[in-house]
Amino acid sequence: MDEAFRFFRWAGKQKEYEHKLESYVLLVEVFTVSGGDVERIKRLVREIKEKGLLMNELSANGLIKCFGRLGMVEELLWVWRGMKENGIEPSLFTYNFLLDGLVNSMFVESAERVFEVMQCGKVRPDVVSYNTMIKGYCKTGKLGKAMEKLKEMEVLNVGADKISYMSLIQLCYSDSDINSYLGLFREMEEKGLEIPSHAYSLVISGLCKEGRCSEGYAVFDLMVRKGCKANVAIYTTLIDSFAKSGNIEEGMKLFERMKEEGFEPDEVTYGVIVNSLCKVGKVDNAMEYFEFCRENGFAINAVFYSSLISGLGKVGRVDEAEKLFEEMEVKGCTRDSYCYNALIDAFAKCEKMDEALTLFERMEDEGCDQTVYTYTILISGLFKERKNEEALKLWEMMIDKGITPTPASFRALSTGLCLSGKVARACKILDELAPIGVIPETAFEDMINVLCKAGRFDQACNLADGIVDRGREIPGKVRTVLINALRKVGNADLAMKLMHSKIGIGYDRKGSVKKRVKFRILLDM
DNA sequence: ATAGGGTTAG
Repeated sequence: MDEAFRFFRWAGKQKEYEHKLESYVLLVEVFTVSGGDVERIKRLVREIKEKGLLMNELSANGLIKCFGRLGMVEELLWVWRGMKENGIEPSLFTYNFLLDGLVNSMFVESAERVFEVMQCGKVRPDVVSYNTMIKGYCKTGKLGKAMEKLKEMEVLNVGADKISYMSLIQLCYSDSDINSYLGLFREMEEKGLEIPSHAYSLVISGLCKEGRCSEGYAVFDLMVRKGCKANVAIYTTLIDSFAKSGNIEEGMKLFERMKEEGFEPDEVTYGVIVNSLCKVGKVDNAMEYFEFCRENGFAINAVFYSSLISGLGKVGRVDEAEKLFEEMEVKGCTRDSYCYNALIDAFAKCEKMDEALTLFERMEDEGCDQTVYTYTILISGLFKERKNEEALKLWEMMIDKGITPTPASFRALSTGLCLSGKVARACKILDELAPIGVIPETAFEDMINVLCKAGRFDQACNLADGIVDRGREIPGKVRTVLINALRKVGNADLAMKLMHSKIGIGYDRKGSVKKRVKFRILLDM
């Protein structure tokens, strides 16, 4: 590349020789394929402009291809203008490179205008033009417009191909819009298009992510029947999904099967195996796989450690968990928030809140982000040790730091407060969340459940009445919640009593509101 | 020429 450039400069200095546009274009092409030195290319463009070289068809196409690939929009439009001024008709390739360049630089609206020009002109958009527009809409998250283009292809008899469908499926997949991509996948099948293994991957992963592992497995079967080769990623996602749905045996079967078929499990697969075993308490078994990976040169990442630390913590082996945590530093594996949270949780579970809090501080010192999970673990741990004020302080700290509470974090707080008799305080904090846009949807339900579980039916009724009286929820809904909570703790008598009672806001004949009978009165509390 | 998958939490 440098040699080409030196020769170019040398030739430019020779007498009776002037570079033509073609030479510049060749050099731009060289710079483009060899990594794309945008600054050097821009200098060449300036020289072309200074010399006033005239645009021609071949050069214009070459330049558009390069500028398109590099996303040099300004230069793209400069060539485009030059073509117009010199009466050069763009070819289909020119259009498509231009579209792709604009789309890759997120100038989707400009691409839209070019596309419209094509639709009215001599060179009609082909499948590549359509696919490029679909890609643009997918990049900007405009699923509706992308789907419109697919329909348009059908109407205008531009056959959509696997790439049209793949772009759309990919977008729907990243949006977790499972019904849309299942539909698209079926359409592909119906049209008899070749289904790339990547399509199977997406559909299987998508179904697995939704917890629909049997359906994922069915698609996997279909894939094998159609002669499409599976791969490590597909096996890994299936194993994970089966384990997550509580069927680790099926996961292990798939693990054996993939090895039999000659697929080498990698560190992600082993990460899944270790994590799954830890989750069901088979931490020694998980340790064996961990050792196997270590001995066989697999990249040991933080997933292994966080899974094992949390697994050990679950079965009360907190010393071993701590040892692994410290080992990470020695082995040069960066500790992420998952690892910290797992160990903090292990400490909290065995009532070692001092250690947990020390780790919380260490987390900050070592530059690891404290997350909403961290606070949730600590808050419930502190309440368990009756350190209510400290728990509340942490909640405030979390809000002050701008960390958005989750329903689970509020559950930890409200559970602690309710069980220490501070139901009103929990309600007040809940009210303060609304203005910052946080509405833990199950908050009241969780609180009523907690109170019933503790046998404090009177307080549960009071809370239920308070919710209705303040107009926070409709009486029928609160009643259902209360009935379910009573049933859950086995108090069928009260549940029945509530079920057979008329409740809610009655209306008299004139339409004015009658006074509601309180839950508390209904249940004689 | 245009599309590209899998693992970690209360």
